[in-house]
Amino acid sequence: MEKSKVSDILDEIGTLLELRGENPFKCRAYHNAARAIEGVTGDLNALVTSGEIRNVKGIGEAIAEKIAELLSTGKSKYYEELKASLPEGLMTMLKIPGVGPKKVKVLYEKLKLKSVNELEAACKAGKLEKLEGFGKKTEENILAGIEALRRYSSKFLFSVAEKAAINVFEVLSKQKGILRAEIAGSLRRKKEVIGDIDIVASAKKSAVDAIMKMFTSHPDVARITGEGPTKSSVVLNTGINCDLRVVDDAEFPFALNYFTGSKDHNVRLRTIAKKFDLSLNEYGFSRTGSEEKRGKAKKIVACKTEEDIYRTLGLSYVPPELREDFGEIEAAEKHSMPTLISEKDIRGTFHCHTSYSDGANTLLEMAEASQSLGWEYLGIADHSKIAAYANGLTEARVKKQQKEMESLNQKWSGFRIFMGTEVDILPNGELDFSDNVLSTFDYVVASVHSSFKMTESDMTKRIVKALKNKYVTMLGHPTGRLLLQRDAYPINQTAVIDAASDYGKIIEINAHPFRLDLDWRMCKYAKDKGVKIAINPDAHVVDGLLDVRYGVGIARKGWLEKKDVINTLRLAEVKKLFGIRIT
DNA sequence: GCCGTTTTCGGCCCGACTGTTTTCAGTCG
Repeated sequence: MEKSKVSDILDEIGTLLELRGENPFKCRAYHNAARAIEGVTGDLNALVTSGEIRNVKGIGEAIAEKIAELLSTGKSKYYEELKASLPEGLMTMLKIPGVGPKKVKVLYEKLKLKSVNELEAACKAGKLEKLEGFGKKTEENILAGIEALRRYSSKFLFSVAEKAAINVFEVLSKQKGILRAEIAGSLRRKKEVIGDIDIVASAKKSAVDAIMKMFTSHPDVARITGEGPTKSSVVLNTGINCDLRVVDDAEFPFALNYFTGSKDHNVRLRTIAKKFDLSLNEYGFSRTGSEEKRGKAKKIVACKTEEDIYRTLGLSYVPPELREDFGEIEAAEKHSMPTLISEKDIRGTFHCHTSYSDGANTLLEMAEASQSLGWEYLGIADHSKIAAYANGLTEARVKKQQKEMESLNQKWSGFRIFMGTEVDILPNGELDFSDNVLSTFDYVVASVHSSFKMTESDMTKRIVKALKNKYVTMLGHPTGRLLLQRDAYPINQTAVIDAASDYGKIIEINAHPFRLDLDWRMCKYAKDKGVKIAINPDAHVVDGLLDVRYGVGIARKGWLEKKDVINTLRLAEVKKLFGIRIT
């Protein structure tokens, strides 16, 4: 059993105990243990066998036994019994924003509600307001929460969908008879959230049957929803729909282009094609125009690659990440496509957490992971003291962490840890550390993590006040555009970017889909104002560092070039930017 | 259920908001 699976089960035990109203500290012990396991490096099996697992903080005798049982038998009797004691639907009810274990427990015990559907009906019938501690407003909030849950339940985070897609794709692309294969759709466009996975392949006719068979019998497939000679559809174990289309190799670039989308981008391409008397679809170009013209050039225009398609239409090649009809067609017509940043351009990052606060990995592990990515630096910005939920650092712990950073920095040449902090912007715009403390950091990220429901004007004032502080280097997740997040707050982005420009501050763009802040229009505004932008991978774990890829996708949609994004700067340039003496 | 020790059991992260109450419980980050 995988480490993450063990961690998931421990976490679920904690939640099940909460639903049963057990000792809250016991519940928390399971949640803590789940986090501890997630953060363990190395082989879990070996740790359990050697008994070293007991040295992991948060793992005691009872939980260690359960982990050992999970690893050796794949099951846990305790977990199974706990799960069987409650209806499955209760866990889904917990996903509704504003609904926690205590409420679910009451709803189950008093109203016998066992599922989201039953809860919805009860709300509509006004049954909840009769319960103690519930009211009309609670019903309204729950109904709105259910709607939000339904809207997003069929969506998956990029990183989740990508992992699922790669598992299938790797096996598929090695299949005999495959000529070309690509992951298409919103995944190829690096959208923040993904609806389903589209794979396009070309193959020899004789091999198609075997390829389809291989696809539908892949171990990750939970259910087959369609199987034909050109298209098969499955639902993967993760719950994501996955389509495979197999076409003739001559059709491949057209199919890839068509199924990559976006729909709006494709509509624009087809409109342009018409000007050339061409018709474009997922199979190829064909001549339209007069009978005479068709007679002369009956043959369709052959294209070997997507680049050929764009060239035929008189356009520069448009990278998938820009295909949203956000102005990329116009740029391609003028052959003025910007030089966008790529993963290779990233030299480091500035907003990572470690196990000092709520990160899963130690400072050393994070630093080593960055070096293995070929980066020149890593900026650590753990939470400040008021963020107790995230184990924010007190002044004393800041000192300790900085000491560790200094000693690590002495070990390496050509790589540097930047000592930062993610300091909370308090409701009144003051910061959670004194200027004295702030002055000890290489740079300071200032973020809002509380009191989200201020008016736009008050929130903007709060943030602008924080930006004025001379020790603040950048504004952390300036949340204005909301996606799936709960900790969203209203700000006047234009005013905040103006302030950033006035005070020479950096603005973050989040690679984290729950905190997607600046859309491409705001990026453009920031760029025009000369405000530098940092990609924030919001990395709490080593794996999370890799999410920078996906930050690159977002940066691309923001039309950001290398020079606009500070994560692409060389070490010496960053030192200069932060005002650190170059030694 | 875990931790840390004062080795046998008490304490376990905090602040704000919301909706319910009329002083507080539940939820969230």
